[in-house]
Amino acid sequence: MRYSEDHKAQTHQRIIEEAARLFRRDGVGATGLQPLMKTLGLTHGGFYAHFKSKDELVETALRHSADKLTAVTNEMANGDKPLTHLISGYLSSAHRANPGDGCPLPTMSAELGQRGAPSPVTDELIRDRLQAIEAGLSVEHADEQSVLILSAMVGALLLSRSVSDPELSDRLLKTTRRLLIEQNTGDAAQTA
Amino acid sequence: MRYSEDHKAQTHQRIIEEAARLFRRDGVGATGLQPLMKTLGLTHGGFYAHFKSKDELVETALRHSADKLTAVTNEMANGDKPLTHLISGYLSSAHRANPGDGCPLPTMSAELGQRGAPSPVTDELIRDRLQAIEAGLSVEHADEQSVLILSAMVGALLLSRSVSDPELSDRLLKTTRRLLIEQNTGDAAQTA
DNA sequence: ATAATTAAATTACGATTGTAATTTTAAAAC
DNA sequence: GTTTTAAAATTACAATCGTAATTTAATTAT
Repeated sequence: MRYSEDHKAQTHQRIIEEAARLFRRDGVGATGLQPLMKTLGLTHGGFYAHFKSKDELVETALRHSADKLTAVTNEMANGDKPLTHLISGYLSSAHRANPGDGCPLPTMSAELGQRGAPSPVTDELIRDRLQAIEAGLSVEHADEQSVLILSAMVGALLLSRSVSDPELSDRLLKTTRRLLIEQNTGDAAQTA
Repeated sequence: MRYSEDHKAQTHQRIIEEAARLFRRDGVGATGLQPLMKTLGLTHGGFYAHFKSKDELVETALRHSADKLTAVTNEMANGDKPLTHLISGYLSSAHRANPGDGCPLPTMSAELGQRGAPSPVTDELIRDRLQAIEAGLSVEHADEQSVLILSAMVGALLLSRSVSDPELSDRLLKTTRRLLIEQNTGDAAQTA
């Protein structure tokens, strides 16, 4: 059945957005193409009219996630205390509770490293986030300190999502947030 | 066929060790029970004589990995500069290149957080490693700083394994290692 | 030597996976 | 109003998954 002009483009985009969400929430391997298409009200057969393989969708969805994240960060960059807000938002309960809307690094990068050869898209994503952090730093070796900050953010969020004890989870999230802010900005970390 | 007294116990242990390696190297979901048993020269049918489900094996294998890691760390604790060696070993090229023999946190914790309810075994593992780091710290709020250090170690190793550019991978690994050592010990980081 | 025991092999199950023809069908073009 | 077109549905494929009976066979106990 033929649909209106840009209907295919719209469906294409809907697949990408739903995939980006499910890949981050459940992982790439645990996300089947059939349930994915069913979520969109489509059957899985039509998938290959849009992408030539699941791997291609993974790359596309990852780039989509990266672009959205970068857009949010860029918007923050013009406000006050950009680095404090960057760290605070990343290590927030909201981000912890919604992996499907958040940074793909804690949820997907282990799998991306394990699925055959890693894609350069991961590199781009990491470089972009390093640069965003570096831009908010005013110390001498900002390019080095940004690596430490990103590593700590990704690690803390990952660990805080993997434990069963909510108190331990909070401790991982909030302690890392407070120390990163205190040690890298002149700001005081809010208790929220 | 009946084998010598402790043959079942030996096979049981071999399953655990091979699973612990494969789960860390390839991920839990990507590790099938059939290939796992075949690696040991067994057929997959006999698996359920040893474990009642794959999930039970995951827990057992994770605990096995944790115990071996803790043993290595405890041994280091009596030497000199224990924290420096702990960080240095964790963020080493050898650890990066051999996920199957290393810490399960960077490779498995995302999946563990995604597979239904997280197991308390992850909590134990994280608490143990926090304590090992804290024991090597001599600052005032060692219990808080240890959280930052562990997060950074896990994050840096995870990211360094997921990128395609070896230079970026080295930068993530070595910069985090050097800064963590410089900022948390009185030692100078070796260039190796 | 025979019988009892049991670890592991064999075999089978239904579900799900990624992939791919093939068919349907409704919008666009004439 | 008929024909062309192509997006999505349908259907099918072989492979693999976790799980589970059932059978085989070697060791121990009698």
